[in-house]
Amino acid sequence: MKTEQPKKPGRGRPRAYDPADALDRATDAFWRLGYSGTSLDALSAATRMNRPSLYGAFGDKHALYATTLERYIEGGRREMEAALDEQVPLNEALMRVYDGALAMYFPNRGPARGCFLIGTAVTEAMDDPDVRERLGRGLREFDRLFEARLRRAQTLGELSGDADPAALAGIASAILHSLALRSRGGDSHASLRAVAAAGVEMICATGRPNARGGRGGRR
Amino acid sequence: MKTEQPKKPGRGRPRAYDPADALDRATDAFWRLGYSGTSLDALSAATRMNRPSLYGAFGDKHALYATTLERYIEGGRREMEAALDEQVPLNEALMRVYDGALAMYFPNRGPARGCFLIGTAVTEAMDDPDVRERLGRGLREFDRLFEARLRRAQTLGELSGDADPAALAGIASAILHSLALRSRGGDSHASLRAVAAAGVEMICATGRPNARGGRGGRR
DNA sequence: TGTTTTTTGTACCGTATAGTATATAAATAC
DNA sequence: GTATTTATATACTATACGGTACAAAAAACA
Repeated sequence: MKTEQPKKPGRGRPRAYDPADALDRATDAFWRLGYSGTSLDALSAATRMNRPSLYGAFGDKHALYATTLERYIEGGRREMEAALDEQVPLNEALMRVYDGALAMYFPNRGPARGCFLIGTAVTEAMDDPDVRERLGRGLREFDRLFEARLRRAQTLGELSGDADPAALAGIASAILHSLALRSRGGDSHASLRAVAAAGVEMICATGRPNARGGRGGRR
Repeated sequence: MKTEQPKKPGRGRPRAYDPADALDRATDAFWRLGYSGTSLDALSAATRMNRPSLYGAFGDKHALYATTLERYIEGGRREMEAALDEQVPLNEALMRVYDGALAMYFPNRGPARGCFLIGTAVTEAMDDPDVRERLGRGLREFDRLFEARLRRAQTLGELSGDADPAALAGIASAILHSLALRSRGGDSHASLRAVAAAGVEMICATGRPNARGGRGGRR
């Protein structure tokens, strides 16, 4: 998968749209209305491309949606990797992930929209194996990134040796999932930040050397 | 809100459907296809009621959906209250909630379907303030039940005095949210039970007397 | 300048959609 | 039995849907 070139103008009539920009706008439309709820008219209006151009550029509605999902997951992966920089202390790194997510979930204008993947793919996954697959891969990818950072924290001594990075990553993801859902339910940015902070505190405290609750630390 | 009477047969032609049964079937249809994705034909087929009878009984599509949501939330509330019985030890009570949820999320037949509220209302909430409101109330209701049980655990001595029941309830809900999403993403029942168990262990360990990480318990 | 190539704009197609008008059926009340 | 009431069944309406045919437009090539 090579990086998108500016595409030197070829032979025919030049396209009147910027593909990346159009995909951003299509993503916004799906984000607002869901996959089933977004009509081609709505997509056409959002991208300012007429129907045939949409098809020529991105294929049918399903293919377009799949592309927006893939872009979103890839973008999230990049942001998350940056936030989880191991130079940053664990608790701060986790909080950076949640703050980054909340920044997306609460746009500057308009109502809270939560996570694009969770807010749209979860509904569609039941009737669309391809979407279910992408949803699952997306969620597991974020698990994986949390787990890698937590494992690293363990070798760095930020977490005790008997902490369970995979289990803690599951909790870290669960917090993220919860932010995605609750923002759609009308909870405030501030209240969700408090949820995240409590989660971070709990994760770091649980894995802290000598803390209870580590793998086999009970009895 | 009185309990649904069997409704003694009135004057005219007797109805050919059982309202509660029809609502169950309509819920199943929405669960599979989402609100936007479920057509009146699909609802008619699922409930075995023809269109005019659907309207007569439950109003238009939106009203019908609102009714299924309300029933689902109320049913969840009842199941959760039963599972959180204070006679049952905290960790076991929490696990009963998650096991009950997973039993719904993984039906005996057919693919995993997750939570009805989360799987359908989250998408629709963006474009429908009424659904957003119901989603928010539903999520907060479950928070409230967790918090009440955790507070009780504190007075019973299952949790230390400096644990923060509200924060722990937020985590407990987050675990539940995560199960709802991950089941739709294709994760297995067993793997999700492990996620739940790790969460329960963490919640109980964090709040356990003398554990680190309680409110102000750090330093 | 004329041909070729690619994209755009409009108009269109068949189907599906939410919702309803109207006639029929099945029960009770008189 | 007849009228009345309630529910069902069929057929219908107007609109919206995803997708496409086709011609005009805008560029490069010759």
